Amino acid sequence: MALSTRSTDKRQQILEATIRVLRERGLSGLKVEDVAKAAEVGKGTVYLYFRDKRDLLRALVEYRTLGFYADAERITRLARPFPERLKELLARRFAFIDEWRGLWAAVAAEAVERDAKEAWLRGLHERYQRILEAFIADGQSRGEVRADLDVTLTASALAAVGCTPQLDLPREAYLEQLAAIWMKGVGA
Amino acid sequence: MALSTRSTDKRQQILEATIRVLRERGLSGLKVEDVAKAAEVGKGTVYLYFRDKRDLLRALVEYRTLGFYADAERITRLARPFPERLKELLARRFAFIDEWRGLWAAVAAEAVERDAKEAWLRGLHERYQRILEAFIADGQSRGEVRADLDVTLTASALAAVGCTPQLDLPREAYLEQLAAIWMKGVGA
Amino acid sequence: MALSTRSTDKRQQILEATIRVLRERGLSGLKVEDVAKAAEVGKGTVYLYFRDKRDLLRALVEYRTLGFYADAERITRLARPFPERLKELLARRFAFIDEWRGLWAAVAAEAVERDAKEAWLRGLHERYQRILEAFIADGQSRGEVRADLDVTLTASALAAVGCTPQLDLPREAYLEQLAAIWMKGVGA
Amino acid sequence: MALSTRSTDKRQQILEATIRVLRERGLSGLKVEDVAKAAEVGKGTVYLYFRDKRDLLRALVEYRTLGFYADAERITRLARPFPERLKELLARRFAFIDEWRGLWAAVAAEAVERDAKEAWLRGLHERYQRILEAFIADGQSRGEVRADLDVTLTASALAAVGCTPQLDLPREAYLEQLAAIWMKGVGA
DNA sequence: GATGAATGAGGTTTCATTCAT
DNA sequence: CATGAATGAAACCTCATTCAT
Repeated sequence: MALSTRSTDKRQQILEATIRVLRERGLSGLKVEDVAKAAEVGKGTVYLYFRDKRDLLRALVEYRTLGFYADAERITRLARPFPERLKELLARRFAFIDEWRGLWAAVAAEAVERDAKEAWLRGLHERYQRILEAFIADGQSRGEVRADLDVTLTASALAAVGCTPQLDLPREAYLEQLAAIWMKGVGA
Repeated sequence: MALSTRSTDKRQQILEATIRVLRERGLSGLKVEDVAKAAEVGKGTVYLYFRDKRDLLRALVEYRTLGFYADAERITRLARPFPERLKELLARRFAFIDEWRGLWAAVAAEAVERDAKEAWLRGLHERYQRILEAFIADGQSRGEVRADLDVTLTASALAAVGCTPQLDLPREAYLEQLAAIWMKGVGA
Repeated sequence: MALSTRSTDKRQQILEATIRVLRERGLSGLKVEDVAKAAEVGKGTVYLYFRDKRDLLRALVEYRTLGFYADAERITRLARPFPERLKELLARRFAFIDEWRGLWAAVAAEAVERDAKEAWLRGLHERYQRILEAFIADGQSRGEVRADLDVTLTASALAAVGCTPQLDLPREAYLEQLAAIWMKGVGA
Repeated sequence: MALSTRSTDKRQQILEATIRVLRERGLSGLKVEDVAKAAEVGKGTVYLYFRDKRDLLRALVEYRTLGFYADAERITRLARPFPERLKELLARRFAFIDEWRGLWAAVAAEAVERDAKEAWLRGLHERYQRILEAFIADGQSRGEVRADLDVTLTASALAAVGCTPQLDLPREAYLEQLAAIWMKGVGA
């Protein structure tokens, strides 16, 4: 167990370091050597945990995506009214999408073969869909969401919300309004 | 003039070739040699028209952006009702933003130094702002847009529209509705 | 033609340099960088003429083998008695085999995939067999070699001189005969 | 003694494993990690028995060579007629030489410094010379070998079978004789 | 202007070796 | 003794850039 823990730690340590380097230097400035330095491990150690640089990038995208899903799941399970949870979920979703567009989209393009990319993304997305379905179903069971709505379709529609306010629109107001619209649409 | 025309042609020829290679191989697979081959010129010729690879990328982003602006200007000047022109403008804008997010965002990140990027983008954006201002002002002068609206602010708001429908939402309906909202907001 | 000549020159220049480095430092000490230095070209130039290091090694073995064959052919065509030509041919052959065993065997092992190796060697060998056949036939036509000998078999036997039995010659018989010769020579 | 035995076992176990890996993957594909895995010991254990990789290779060549000498000695001491023992000895010798040329020559080249190599090989060879001398002398004492032959020279000549002339034998004479034998065999 | 052979800095990856456990 | 995770020197190879023609 100690070993497994240590391994997990080091792997994550490298992933986190990669994110830092990525933010500092950008994708085209990402060198394995810098990642190793930032993670305070040897260059060879990176290759103990990842087959090659692309594998590291692939793992990184998955790591961040799963991180978002973990947050999403936590939020949807909070002991708070549906509208509040919805609003917080959307806020987290927008932050993730911003990050995705600014960083992970390009990383993914370099990490995954053109052909395999779609299937890989779809696979990653699947879990989010299920989280939203559980969220909608929960709302229905509590009487906070209209019971006549199809869970799958509604979750899909919610998953599709991905437009983020650009430039300098007041973010808070935007979220407020978006959640309101959704509640008007799906509220019981 | 013949020479200048030929030069201009060759420059554009290289830019277009770069786009093709970019779509085929992605940013990380973009090699100057391939660009030259695709443009049917020698590798050295690329360096006659662009200082280096980054300069090529920078020029490319500007080229595509100016292409969009040219279209936008043309659309806003069509001899058709404001709502129609607005709808078509939005459609073109969305296509551009999709392309930007899928391709040019990453290219820009590699082409421009982190620090200079914001100023460069702002500079690029400026012209779009002016196109929209002229468009709004034109609408006002024709009595198709409420005269009490501040031109600058309204143009800014229009420029900020950048959410594209995701997944499989019916695009046509989306555009229809968006233009309707805008006309309800700004129509005279 | 100038270009082709220049290319050929540089390719050969690199091959010759590789041989020098190989002799000086051995196979395990052969670095592409040193080859480039010895050939007085840039490291990248090596990769213009050879796909990778293995390709360089493969080409090198072929280059040396063909060099031997050229010599062998020249010797067998000299205007001198058969025994003299035979002796000189054997001398050259032994020198080549020494070189092969001391150097090229190991190079070949690193240059060619285990599975493909046999076919590759057989292909290389073919030409030598044909040179010997022509040599034997020439000897017969001049009345210097017994006319009842089968050309192919005799050439094969000659090709095998200096080697432990090759290909599919019956090993047992070969041993039998060799021991007999030896017994005739040293037996009481 | 138990410990020493165990140690010896493990050492030999590693040597045998090295041979297996060498045959499977070739010299350039020989990694200490694979050797350890094949020997079913930890990677560090290899370094308990051998200073470094070269030491392992050196020991391996000696191990195989001594194995051949043990066989050779056994064969020469069989209670059978000289010609039979000679034939069997040659068979074993050829097998060893084949193996040497296909494998150990390259291993030796990597294991021993260029300068030290000759002396090292000569040292290894010495014992074989003595085995052959004893064999010839035994043949003479039994009246199976001509008594007028010089034991040392004859043993040297026998040692040279299967090799292109080694050491310091007069090359010209060797070629002369070999060509003569061949001409006796194939001459008209 | 146009070319593409030549270059070598700079990146990725491997693997012999060490050492804490 | 035995281990194998960790290391980084050293090798391979790519590709942006130059420059003689």
